[in-house]
Amino acid sequence: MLDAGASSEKMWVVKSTASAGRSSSNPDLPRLRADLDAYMTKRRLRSTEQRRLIIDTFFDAHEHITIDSLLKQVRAIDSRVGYATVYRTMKLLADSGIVQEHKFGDGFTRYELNDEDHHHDHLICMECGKITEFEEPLIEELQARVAARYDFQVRQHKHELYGVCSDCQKPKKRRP
Amino acid sequence: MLDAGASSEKMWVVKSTASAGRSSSNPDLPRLRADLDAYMTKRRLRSTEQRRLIIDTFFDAHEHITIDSLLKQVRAIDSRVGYATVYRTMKLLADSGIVQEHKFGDGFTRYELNDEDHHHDHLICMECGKITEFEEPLIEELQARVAARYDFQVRQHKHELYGVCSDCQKPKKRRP
DNA sequence: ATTATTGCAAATATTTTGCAATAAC
DNA sequence: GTTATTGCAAAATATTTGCAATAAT
Repeated sequence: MLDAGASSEKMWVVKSTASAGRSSSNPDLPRLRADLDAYMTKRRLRSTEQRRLIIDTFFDAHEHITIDSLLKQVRAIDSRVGYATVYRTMKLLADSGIVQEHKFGDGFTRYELNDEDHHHDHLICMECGKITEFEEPLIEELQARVAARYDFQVRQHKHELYGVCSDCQKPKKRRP
Repeated sequence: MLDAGASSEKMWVVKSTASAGRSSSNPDLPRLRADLDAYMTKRRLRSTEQRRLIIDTFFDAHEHITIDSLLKQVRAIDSRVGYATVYRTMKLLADSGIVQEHKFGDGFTRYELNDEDHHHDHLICMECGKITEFEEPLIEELQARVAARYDFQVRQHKHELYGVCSDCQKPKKRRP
């Protein structure tokens, strides 16, 4: 259940995300859907009602969504969808490469679109659970240099900063 | 069980570590043990035979050790030690701050000494499981700058590169 | 007609916990 | 003597899987 790498204290809960609603305006959606179609056709995977529903729901949902949240949204439309199907569908998306799986340490796997052009990493607030994305090309550059130094071929990486976000550093407002 | 952040393909197994045996020559050991003693005294935690055995074994073992491996070594000396005790003891070490927990994606939590002066991150080979440590102060610096940019107080971080190590890139040798 | 997919329940696998017995202080 | 700790078994928890039924090709 723990996954932050250092402390083993009671884990905070990731409650929200900084990019809620972003995906619905993501200009790469059509391309990603086309990639997915190609992947499914190539592998002779079938387009079922459940998959279409789960995938549509995921594409409309905010990033960093969990299986639980996704299943709830899916079941609001078709209550008979099993959670194994959601797991299997998200795995399919991950295998196709259009989705990334993240484990930010609250015990739930989160999913987001894999935007290869604009790679980003994450700041995770241990107080409120907010997830903020950051891009820092210089870090990527140095990282590549480190890998080269060890003659290591990087296939994926994880760079996550855990701490306290700006909002949570402020003293709590008292109700007047 | 998966934890690498992107693919959901069958997970590699982390088999070994680049720093095997290092800890026994780690010059910071006495300081870390003193820190631990102070922590335990302050919290009125008791020095039991089991804890002493587990802690001694851990300090002598290679870094990135798993609970399983640690328990096996401990039981070679005292076969009656329960695994819950090992879990609880490692949690104690993590809470005290002298140990860091890592999840590199093979389903096992790994433990290493938390060397605050020489912070390092990890390269994890997805083929052979080798874990290599690297230090890159410039990345730490940029990371601090990113955090400052978002007014984010970093408490811990994770920077892991997953890929193929130098050895595993070479074609496999055929037996003559 | 063939074969992928679904949904359910059961299985997995790691870590945690309740509790009575034991040992450290 | 009090209270932390242990060891065991059972629980908790997220994810995976076997399988018969169903649906897509």
